[in-house]
Amino acid sequence: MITRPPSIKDVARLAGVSTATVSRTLNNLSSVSPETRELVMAAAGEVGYRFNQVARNLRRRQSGAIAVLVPNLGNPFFSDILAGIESVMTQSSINVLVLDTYGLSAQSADIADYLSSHRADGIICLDGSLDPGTFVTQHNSGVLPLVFACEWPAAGNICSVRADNIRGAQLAIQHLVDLGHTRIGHAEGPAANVLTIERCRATIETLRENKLAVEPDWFFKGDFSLESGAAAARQWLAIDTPPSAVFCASDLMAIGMISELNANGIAVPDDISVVGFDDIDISRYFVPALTTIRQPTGQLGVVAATTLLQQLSAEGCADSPALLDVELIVRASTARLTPGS
Amino acid sequence: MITRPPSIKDVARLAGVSTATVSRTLNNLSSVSPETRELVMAAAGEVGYRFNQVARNLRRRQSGAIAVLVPNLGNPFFSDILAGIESVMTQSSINVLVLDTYGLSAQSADIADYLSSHRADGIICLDGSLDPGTFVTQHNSGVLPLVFACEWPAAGNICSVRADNIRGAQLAIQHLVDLGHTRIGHAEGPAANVLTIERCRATIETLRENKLAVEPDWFFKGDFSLESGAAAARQWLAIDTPPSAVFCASDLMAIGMISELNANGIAVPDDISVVGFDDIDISRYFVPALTTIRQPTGQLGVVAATTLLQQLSAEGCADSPALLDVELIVRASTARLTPGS
DNA sequence: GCATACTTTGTAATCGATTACATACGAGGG
DNA sequence: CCCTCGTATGTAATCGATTACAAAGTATGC
Repeated sequence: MITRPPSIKDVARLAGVSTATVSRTLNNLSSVSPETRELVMAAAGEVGYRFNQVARNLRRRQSGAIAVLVPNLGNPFFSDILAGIESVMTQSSINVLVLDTYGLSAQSADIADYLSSHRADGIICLDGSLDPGTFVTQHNSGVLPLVFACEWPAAGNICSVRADNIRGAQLAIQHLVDLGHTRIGHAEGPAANVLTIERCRATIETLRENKLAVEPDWFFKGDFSLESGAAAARQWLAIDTPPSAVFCASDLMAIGMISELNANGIAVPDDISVVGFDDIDISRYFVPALTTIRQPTGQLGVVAATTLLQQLSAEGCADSPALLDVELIVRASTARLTPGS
Repeated sequence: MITRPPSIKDVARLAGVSTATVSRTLNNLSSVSPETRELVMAAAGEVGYRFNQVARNLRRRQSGAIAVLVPNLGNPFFSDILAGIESVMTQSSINVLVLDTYGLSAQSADIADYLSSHRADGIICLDGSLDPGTFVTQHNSGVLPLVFACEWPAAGNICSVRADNIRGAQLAIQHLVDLGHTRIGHAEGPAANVLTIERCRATIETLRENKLAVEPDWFFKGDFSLESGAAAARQWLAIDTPPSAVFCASDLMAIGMISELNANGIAVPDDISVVGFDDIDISRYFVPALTTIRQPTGQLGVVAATTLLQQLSAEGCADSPALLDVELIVRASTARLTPGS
């Protein structure tokens, strides 16, 4: 026998009060007498009352959810951030919707369509390649509260939470310099990406500050992926005077690169030093354990979520992006330059 | 100036028809004349009408979302499955809610609370340790449509989608046997986990079929994590006559184990062969590249999502669990047993 | 004793869609 | 010409909560 689930009305009837009183009781508004409160709570328990979020959301003109746009869910780096976001939002009883922008990036109209139908009250975007204009709803050119995390769009003054990429690159390069390396290369992320741009720029600047050569041949194009790291290794192998150290824009690239170098008889760190970026879980277990720049991944998610919550409660957004600290983690993939190599 | 977003009423007024007609047009019901349809569409375009999912959901007594319970979002294995689920659900315009059960497992009342307030129309659970009873709503003891993916609860006849774990373990062990190994161990997953139980049982059976010893000391307790793999390595090092090959219940464990062995001067596969399970992205780039059992991760998500969609459209659920094929991927972490070792 | 203020509760409108039912109109059959 | 039926559309109830406003009752001050 299927009956409909009990509503606030059923509770009201049983308790002998109005639905308004029930609602007030359930929402802990002060103007309910203790006796009535007790009555209502008892009645609610008796009928097995369960809250209906959908109805509340309609009345409040909200959706009770935020959407997280992830470039690639399969990437552990992103899912770590997602975990951070989720932990905060669940505490606030806000639903977290995930959207993988992997296939969609091209036609961001899909995303706009999806979000414009009042599905989410706010957005956290981990995909810096998305145009913030995508999120402008057609009505009043109003925008949904929006926070970029990790990546951010190059143009405009958008609320964002990021790791200190500049400093990360500086730490990486300076570490290699301190080890005596003078021929230092860089395996870059995807071309249009802001992270790529920042890390690349900081790499070049730090090299210059140390009066070291910035050799175009030593800069390898990539896209943060394992495979692009392997590709960088193949390019490295083809160079006459290759760099003795390479700073990779992601741990995955570093792993891909080391793996491919190994397959070709080049040993890390004996023949070449490699630094990664991110400090994903696996890095400390890789062989050799990766020297890398640690990003506070989960923290990025937590801060992004907190920032979005502030925006949702109409407190607006700070002008300057939140910048989280990074840290150099020295392990076994880098070594002092030996005369032999 | 903030005005409310245009509703179906505004469209109706502009088009000079009733809201019922607008609704029928927008939902592509047949009983609308072509002229009216055109009128309505034009009006909708003009006012910049955007659908309100919340209102529709209230009327239809649904939430338009499904929830995915993930034991640990940070684990790339799970987020791959999540990606598969997401791709299917987005096509059906259904929201995907993620819930990390990491901290919650203990008090599953939290989860029940969260879901009982009409937030989701169905559930995909990747956490086999959750009691399906958790999802019983108090009303009519009705349950939300529920599909377990990857893991599943040991008891009861629950709809689930799984990889063929038995066969996976058989393939792994047989591979080691074929390489001449006779002392074979197993690094297990978490104790209560069904995957642990299945893989462990199939391991033992396959060893017996090959008339090989099943030595308790060669079975290492773990929990699928990198660290537990490293712990297994330390145990291995302490054994007088250690196994010459170990089948690890996950790639992460295999990586953790190889890493720790390496740190202690034991070479893989020269001194010991190691097989993993899952074939996560990194496995082929690890040094040495992992021999492993490939699970169709994304496919697991896709099938689980499709199954849930069937349940949602009231087609019920097949009795027997969907079983997806696994595959042995031979790489460099296993080798023929040499007389020396 | 009466006016004022405050507390507690009820009535009913509202959020924005869907849909059962009613109505109007035109076509076709006898 | 009238009756029946089908098509296109409108009217209004409904989903389940929230909340503005009103009303009733109680306490306080003079």
